[in-house]
Amino acid sequence: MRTLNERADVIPLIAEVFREFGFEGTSLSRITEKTGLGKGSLYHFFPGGKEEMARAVLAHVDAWFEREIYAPLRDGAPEPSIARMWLGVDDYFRSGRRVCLVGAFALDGTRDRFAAAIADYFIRWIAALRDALLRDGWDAGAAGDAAEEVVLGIQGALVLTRATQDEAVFGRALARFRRRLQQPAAI
Amino acid sequence: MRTLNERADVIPLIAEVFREFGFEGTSLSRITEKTGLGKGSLYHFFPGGKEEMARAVLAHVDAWFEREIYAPLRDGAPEPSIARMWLGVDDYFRSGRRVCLVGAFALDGTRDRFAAAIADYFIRWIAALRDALLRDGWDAGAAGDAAEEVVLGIQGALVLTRATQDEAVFGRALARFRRRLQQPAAI
DNA sequence: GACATCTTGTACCGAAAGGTACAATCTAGT
DNA sequence: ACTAGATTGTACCTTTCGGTACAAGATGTC
Repeated sequence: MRTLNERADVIPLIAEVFREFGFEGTSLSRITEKTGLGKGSLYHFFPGGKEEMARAVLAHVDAWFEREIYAPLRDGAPEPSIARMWLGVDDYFRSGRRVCLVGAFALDGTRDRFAAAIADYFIRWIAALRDALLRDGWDAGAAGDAAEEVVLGIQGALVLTRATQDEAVFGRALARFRRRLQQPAAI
Repeated sequence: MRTLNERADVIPLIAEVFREFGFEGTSLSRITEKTGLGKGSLYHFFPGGKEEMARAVLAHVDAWFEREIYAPLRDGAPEPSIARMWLGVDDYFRSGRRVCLVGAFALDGTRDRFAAAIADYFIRWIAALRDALLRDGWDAGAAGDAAEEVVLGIQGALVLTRATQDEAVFGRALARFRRRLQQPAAI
């Protein structure tokens, strides 16, 4: 069937628009421009309109992180899956050139509308990383602290990179966090 | 003269609106609602409209940080002025309940319009903190790294606090950073 | 009280917003 | 080839957007 594929294909494009302009700044005209789909098709795929598109995009992002980052952290060997996280994050955010949609939504007035999805994304990330650290021999307090610090730091690095237009900021931040997760004693 | 005072009085109110809804999400009707000023007055004080209001708000935020945080870091004794920074930041951001306007602007499509002001705010913060650390005996590399990490971490803490609606996140993050700036060797 | 200067409310503008209606078209299965 | 369903383009709706025009009202100065 072609229907499902087309809807799925269009979500990443819509995601880019939301990422670039935020929820309020994203207009249907910008979406039709980016996707090449008219309002007819758009409302056919997303009867709930803009809000349903945003929800689909959030779910899509969440699914990517669950598959590529969280699940490996929870189920795989700790050190390789943490190494994989660094690669995945750097790649996904294009070394800081790309912004985190969930983080951007968290900051503006949009938050309340998608509160559950937004909170979930971060809480699960922290929990998964903490889990990997625990299995790597960290004690509970330090693991929780470090996991929270790293996830929060990635968001901060994205803000600062975008603010200064200096990709090096993102690279330096990731390198610092990577080093820190290799020396539990220092925390 | 009453004119200047009134304009100055209204900027913090407008700032709150921008902080809550972002640039795109802030409409003139929301501003008139918050300030009690009609469009006539608003355009009298800010002939450039919404963009001039945003610019005035950014300048106002910048001036606050310059006066309360950056200048003390540059000119005062390092340790007391860093201690003052922690208090000022926690107070200003209301323990994470309040979002950083500059960070929020950096993330959405608004960034390009105010690029210079946004970059400046962060670059000067990092430079001032680095300066204080240098005068506190840190070596150049570690001071630059730590300053960048702290400023970036505060932004991340705001994102995460707002995302999870859990103020404790902000408090924990500030405590971690404070501790880290007291033990240069660990970096 | 007269006068010039601020200050404000009201009415209005064109453009764009999100959304709806629906007929025309395409596609798959038989 | 026929038909039911999925898909799409077009036209249109209401509301709100940022912004303008301008006359009326407030205000301080002399």
